[in-house]
Amino acid sequence: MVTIKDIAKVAGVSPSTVSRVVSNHPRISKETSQKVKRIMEEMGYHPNVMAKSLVSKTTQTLAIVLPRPAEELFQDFFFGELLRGILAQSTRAGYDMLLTAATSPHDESETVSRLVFGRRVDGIILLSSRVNDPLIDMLDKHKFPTVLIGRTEDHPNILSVDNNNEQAAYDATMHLIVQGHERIGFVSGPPTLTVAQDRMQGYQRALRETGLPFRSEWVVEGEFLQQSGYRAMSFLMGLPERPSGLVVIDDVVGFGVLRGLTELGYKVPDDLSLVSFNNIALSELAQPPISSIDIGTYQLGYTASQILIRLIQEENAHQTRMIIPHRLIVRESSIHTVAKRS
Amino acid sequence: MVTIKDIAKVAGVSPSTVSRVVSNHPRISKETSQKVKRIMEEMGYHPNVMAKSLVSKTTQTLAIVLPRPAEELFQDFFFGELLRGILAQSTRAGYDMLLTAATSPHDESETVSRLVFGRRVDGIILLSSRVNDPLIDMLDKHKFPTVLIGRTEDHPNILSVDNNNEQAAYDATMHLIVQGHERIGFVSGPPTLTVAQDRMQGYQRALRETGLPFRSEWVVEGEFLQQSGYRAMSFLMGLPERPSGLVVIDDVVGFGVLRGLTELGYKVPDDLSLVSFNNIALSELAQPPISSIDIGTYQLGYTASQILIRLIQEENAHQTRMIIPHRLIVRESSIHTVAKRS
DNA sequence: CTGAAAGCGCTTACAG
DNA sequence: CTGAAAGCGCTTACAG
Repeated sequence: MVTIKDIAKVAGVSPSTVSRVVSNHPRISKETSQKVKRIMEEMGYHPNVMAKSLVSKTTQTLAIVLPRPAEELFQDFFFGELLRGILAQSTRAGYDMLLTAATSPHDESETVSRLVFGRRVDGIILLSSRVNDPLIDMLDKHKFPTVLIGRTEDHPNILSVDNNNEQAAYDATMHLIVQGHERIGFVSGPPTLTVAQDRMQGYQRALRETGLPFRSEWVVEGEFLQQSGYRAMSFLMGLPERPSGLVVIDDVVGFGVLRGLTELGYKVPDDLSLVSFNNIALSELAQPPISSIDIGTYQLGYTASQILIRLIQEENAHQTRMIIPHRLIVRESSIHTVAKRS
Repeated sequence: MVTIKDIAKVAGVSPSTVSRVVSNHPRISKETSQKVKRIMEEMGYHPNVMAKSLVSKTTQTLAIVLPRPAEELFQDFFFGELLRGILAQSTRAGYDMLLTAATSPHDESETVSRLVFGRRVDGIILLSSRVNDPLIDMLDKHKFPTVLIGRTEDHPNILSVDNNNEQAAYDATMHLIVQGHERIGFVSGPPTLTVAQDRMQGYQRALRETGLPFRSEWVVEGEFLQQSGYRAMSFLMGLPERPSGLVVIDDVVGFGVLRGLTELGYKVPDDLSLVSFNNIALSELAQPPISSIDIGTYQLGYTASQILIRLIQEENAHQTRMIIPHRLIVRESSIHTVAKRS
């Protein structure tokens, strides 16, 4: 391992000077700087990251904390896209990313404590947004730089990046209404998640504003899993009065819905129209392709990383809540093709 | 920040003693240990990770290096599953994971150099396996603990975890042959990837052993993208003599194949049977569900992390190459259901 | 069983 | 523009 001292010795200068050259200190002569840089190159010098961060009290590292049952998240296919956004921005800003998946709740706070109090990372990106999350409580209390992808009511000071999920669900529902549907159902996710609550609100508002009926039996709650969508269908399609349009919380669930309908012998969109959320890459490959609300997954990650780094570097948040725009991608699942219509 | 000195002062012992208590040094009296531990608890002491690793010259951290065009990999839906395996094992062993995505080739070696020579991590997990990879050359030359998920001929000393892709492709092909197919095609990926080469070998061996014809026009190379599969179909189905069975390099490509066939008006498996690789979660949700070779993605990641950590801790590799078993999951895309047959 | 001292590799006022 | 010195928070022979 070649250190700053080794370079100093060879270059005939002091370690302080080498350090200044490395950090591009302004008051270093051109010659000295060039000579030292040449020697660093020749000797293959690389600064010891640990030593540097010990004195600078900064690690140039952020941690991504995955929700506890990581399985669920990894099933969410937009996770890769989210990660891609986070990585793109943090790499650009010169930050490394630490990935953490806790197994148990106790484990989770244990792990995060270690990272936070052990000064292992400069900031934390939370991907979960459970209500009354003790983790957020802790981070907030210690004023540790944190950004939440999602929404929290309880902690107005915590940075967050989210979609306007209420509006997104409103848009999805309105799209079905514009297509002429009057009986619209909602296949939701875990009701404790804010995202599910928000989308439920938007769905209901669209019905209310257009004077269409809201029927509690047309709302099915479940998980972010295809099985949920699958099961929802055997229930919904068994009702005496069935919806003709469906808003679905997630594309993967949408896949399950599609499979359920196919097995029951129904055709999409002829018997039932479908709009879901997240616009994962495979949505357009479904049979038929699924209409989906694109939530700007990449931008969600990119922005989260960006505002967290800004907070770390400037110590004051310009804006604690960022909203990423969404847009509806219309595909065959919610619109009759001209050919089929005629 | 409460340090070891603060604890020492309050406990009335030396910093050395506190340090020994933290690391459970055997020759420390029960009383001292208990008192110090109590005070640490009270004062909320957390060891500074950076200081520790500066002196111990170990970081308890591994880096995952994503292949250059991260987009491609993230499209591969089994990436999440792989990561899950890696994280499960490394968390268990007390290692943190650093995630790195380089943008350019120059960037990549720059980033990895920084991590390796800056003593930022103790080991590296490579997810790419390009031929003649300068990164592997570099890591091998410096004997830096590295594990490759995939295969390399050039570096027999580098740890690697892989499937027997030749055999897997052989099995997939034989499955189609057993179903009675005599004209079998292969939709492959980028021919420079070892995985594509290996699977091609297995495909050919199955044909050879059963005396079936190999036709170069029945082999289409492409990317790990659904578009590749889609395009392959317009070509293959336009041939005067078409295959009746198809081995497809990846499930996502398989989705594209399915879409292409549907648009062209063909039915799977009646007009064409299909087997692909990786068994991503959505394979069973395709219409029809896709038969796929499960490559044990989770185990691939888990094992990679495991043997790397063993190498780091024991300094000698028991076995440089590990093979994860695969198995064929038969679904509707390659087998006529009884109902349909009758 | 415990402490004083040196050191890991770097940075940064302070002095010149 | 440059150097000597102190220090970041920890560990670990060495001595007792």
